[in-house]
Amino acid sequence: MPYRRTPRVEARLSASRERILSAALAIVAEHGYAGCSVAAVARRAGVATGSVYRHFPAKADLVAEVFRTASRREVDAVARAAALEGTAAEAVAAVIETFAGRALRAPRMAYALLAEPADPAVDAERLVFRRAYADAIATLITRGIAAGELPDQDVQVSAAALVGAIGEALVAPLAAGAAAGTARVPEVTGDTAHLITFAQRSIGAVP
Amino acid sequence: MPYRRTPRVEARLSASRERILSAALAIVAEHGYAGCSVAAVARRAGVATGSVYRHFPAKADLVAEVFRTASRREVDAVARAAALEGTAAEAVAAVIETFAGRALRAPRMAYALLAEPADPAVDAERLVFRRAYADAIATLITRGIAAGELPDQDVQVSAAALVGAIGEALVAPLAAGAAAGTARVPEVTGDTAHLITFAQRSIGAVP
DNA sequence: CGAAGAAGTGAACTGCGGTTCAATTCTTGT
DNA sequence: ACAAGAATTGAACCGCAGTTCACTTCTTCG
Repeated sequence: MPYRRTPRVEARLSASRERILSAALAIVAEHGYAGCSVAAVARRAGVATGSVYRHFPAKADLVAEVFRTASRREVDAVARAAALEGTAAEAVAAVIETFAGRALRAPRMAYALLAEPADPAVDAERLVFRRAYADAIATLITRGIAAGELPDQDVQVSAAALVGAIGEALVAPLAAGAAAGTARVPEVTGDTAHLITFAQRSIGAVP
Repeated sequence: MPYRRTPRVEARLSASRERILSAALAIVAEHGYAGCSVAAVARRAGVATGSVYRHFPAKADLVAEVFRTASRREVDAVARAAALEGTAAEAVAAVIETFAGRALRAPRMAYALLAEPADPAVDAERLVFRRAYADAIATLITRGIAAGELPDQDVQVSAAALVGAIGEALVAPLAAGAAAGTARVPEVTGDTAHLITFAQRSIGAVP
């Protein structure tokens, strides 16, 4: 039996997988799912089209994993920002600033994560993603209620509604730009402050 | 010159166009854009595939018009509900109840209008659609501020955020169901009351 | 009625991108 | 070095849905 998968090969395989994954991630960040064909990913990763299928059974699996990687990063950033702050009002502000700041810095990616039409597998992941955001906000609200800073309320509903509010107010304009192709970022920074006020009021926080 | 478009023919043509349009609308309401192929629309309208192209230059134009028809209906219903009520708090409640009621009664359509992946032309219309909702809510908020019921605020931001909040809180579950294929409607009615409270707080209304 | 020409038809075409696979190149252990 | 067998390649394949077009059917009016 003259061939056994040696650690050396194993390493190269997983390195290759990683290169494909980050190539896909880069393409999505730059051009969204629209530009993320298997051929393009392979080219960028420096492998043949067929090789992609050595690592992922189908394109859906590849893009789903790309989405998961990118979204985990975002949710972690927001959750971390929320955890650091003291009062609920401060935490909400931190969440919005973090979210908005990251989205503005990478509008194409923000659009891809939040709204861009894609594979059903991605849609499924998107639900998880939004749920994760909602959970982070729910934690924050629960803490605020326990601390007596916020009135009693349906935490799940408030959290989901806030996720929607933030997404719509900050990202809809970005989405419009991304869909139109131009990468220009409209003036949203001024709106951030207003959105924070809105969000604090919405959960009954007095800043 | 032995052929002139007589009123009779003209009428049949526009009737045919109308049939195609409402066939497409019905399909979208039942199965979303996913089931809305040109062939399916033609079959349902009782015409040949090619005939669709006598009335619409491309499928994108057809679905865009379908979207416009359906969305105008929704926005009108919400705007009407908002206009009838007295205080801003009551108006917001009416908006949410109307929106939620209609969405629950036609979840597949709600998903198609708000989130289902579709042609770029539809995405463009969706922006108009959301803007129209935001305008209706903006009117309501402006009225409330003028009446001294609401604190001063950035009306555009509040309106956009509220649109997002309502959409996310009420329709995300429906979308999940629609995406999964089942037409079952989760228990959202209880959430409606909580969402109304959230919304009233968010614009600074005291119910 | 009959010619002119539009409306209507549906099978065939097309373009696109995911997927496959026979051939080739590498890696391993004797 | 060599055989066994895996990894890699990339051109060909395939399925799908939008679109086209040669042909048929219908309508109009002298």
